[in-house]
Amino acid sequence: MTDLTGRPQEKDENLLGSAVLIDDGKNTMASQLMDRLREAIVSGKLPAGSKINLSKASTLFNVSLSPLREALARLISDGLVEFEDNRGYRVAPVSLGNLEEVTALREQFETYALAESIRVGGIEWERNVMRALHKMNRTERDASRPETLELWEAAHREFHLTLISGCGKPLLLKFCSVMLNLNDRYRRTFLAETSGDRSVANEHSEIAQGAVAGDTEYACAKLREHIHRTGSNLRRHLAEKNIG
Amino acid sequence: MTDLTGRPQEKDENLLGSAVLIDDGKNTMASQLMDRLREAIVSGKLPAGSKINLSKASTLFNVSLSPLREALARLISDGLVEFEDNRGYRVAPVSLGNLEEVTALREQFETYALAESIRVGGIEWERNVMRALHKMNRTERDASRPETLELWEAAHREFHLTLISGCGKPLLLKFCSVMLNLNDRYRRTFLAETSGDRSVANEHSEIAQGAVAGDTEYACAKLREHIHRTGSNLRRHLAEKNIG
DNA sequence: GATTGACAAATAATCGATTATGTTCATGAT
DNA sequence: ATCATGAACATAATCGATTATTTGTCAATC
Repeated sequence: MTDLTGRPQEKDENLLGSAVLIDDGKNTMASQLMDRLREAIVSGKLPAGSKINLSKASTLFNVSLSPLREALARLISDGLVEFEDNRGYRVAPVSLGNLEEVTALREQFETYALAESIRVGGIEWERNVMRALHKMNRTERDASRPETLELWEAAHREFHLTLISGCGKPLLLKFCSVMLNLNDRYRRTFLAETSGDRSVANEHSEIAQGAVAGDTEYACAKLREHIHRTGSNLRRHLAEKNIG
Repeated sequence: MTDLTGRPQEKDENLLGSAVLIDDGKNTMASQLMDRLREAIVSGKLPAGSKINLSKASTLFNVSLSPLREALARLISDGLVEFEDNRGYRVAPVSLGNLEEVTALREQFETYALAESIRVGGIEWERNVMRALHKMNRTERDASRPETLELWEAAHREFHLTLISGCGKPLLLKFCSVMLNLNDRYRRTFLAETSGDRSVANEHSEIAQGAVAGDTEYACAKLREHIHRTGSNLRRHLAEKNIG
């Protein structure tokens, strides 16, 4: 993406990523912080339920308090952060009950969103689904190499979101994205060691096939099973670690 | 509620409300602002889609920028405010499409939450439902007196939230609350002049009766109809005012 | 007439310092 | 021992000022 505008180039004080920043509209401290914090929470680097000390966090991330507070405030929307007056912010806790709710709501919301996507999604959506499926299938998941896990997680999340992206309901998509984040945190925290035991790849294929074939019944049933199994799986691991 | 703690009394610089502040944990500028802004948006005093000028707002509310920004950031969770980097905050816009999504999701979410409430709600929940119903029925709705409209809106919102409050799913309740806020904004903006035309009171009674009687099928069907009718009603009014 | 570029004004974003609140812990009374 | 008290500390909340970005304006150019 060559710059033809003549506008001043990106500041080179940025140490991360590519030399030419893609302008995805995330150029403020608060927004970058929000992304970094989200990743830190979903990946489990920031422990569930832990208090977020503002001054420590501000020195850690090398920003002042204002954008930090703002980033945290916005993360409440994602269900990843909780707040209490005069007591500050904390990472949203995990619990068996919460996992069960997340699973139940995913079954409810995502199957609905998938049905709607099949109904009104169109050809462009179908292409995106197959592309996302293919990309995920090509992404190897090797428990001994954490970077592959992260890549797989990203592709997996992308697949599930693409699957329902045709529904034409932005609010619903946002809710599903929130649930998916919460769900992924459970997986990345409690299932990091395992390498896709069940034939997950096959399940995803079945769902995608059914979706692009327009078979609502089949695709939704498969998706529901998939989500349900994932939930049961995670619940077992939580129970083993005595998480109530 | 007499003060026996010996802690310093509330500062008397507070000009609003009762002399003895009820400690509901909303004692910071940001939290109070959040409540005031939410009310201003839901009631339509802040026009949908309008930009929120930070410095003007800060002088209007007589606070500094930091708590204002934080309050707005938190209001994103409620779906009432949108944000874009370097372009600030704006009141979430209204549209026919958004109204239709809100209606559809209310049908989907609230009926599910009601079914769950009936399943696991218990006696305490049933009592709360009947109490909320009774309170709303006693609240007169007179289009010529705006203060009665506001009271009715509060009681109505309370009824719908109480109806689903037994479901044991905090995230679902939050989503429903968000949808209800968005829905109420449509009503208060586009239906302020009317006085509960349909036999709304009767509809609410039927839903509540069915709920406490444990008749899931009946209660959910009635609730769905109720939400659907409200949506159609609003859609007509939006169309009349040429809101796309 | 439309487009571009430079400048000025408006507004958003961030910082550093200050104030208010909560927490901890030692002390003394019941 | 248990509870209450109140300093000393840690941390959250807020402010005022500064910096960065966008938006509006207008002249110059094609």
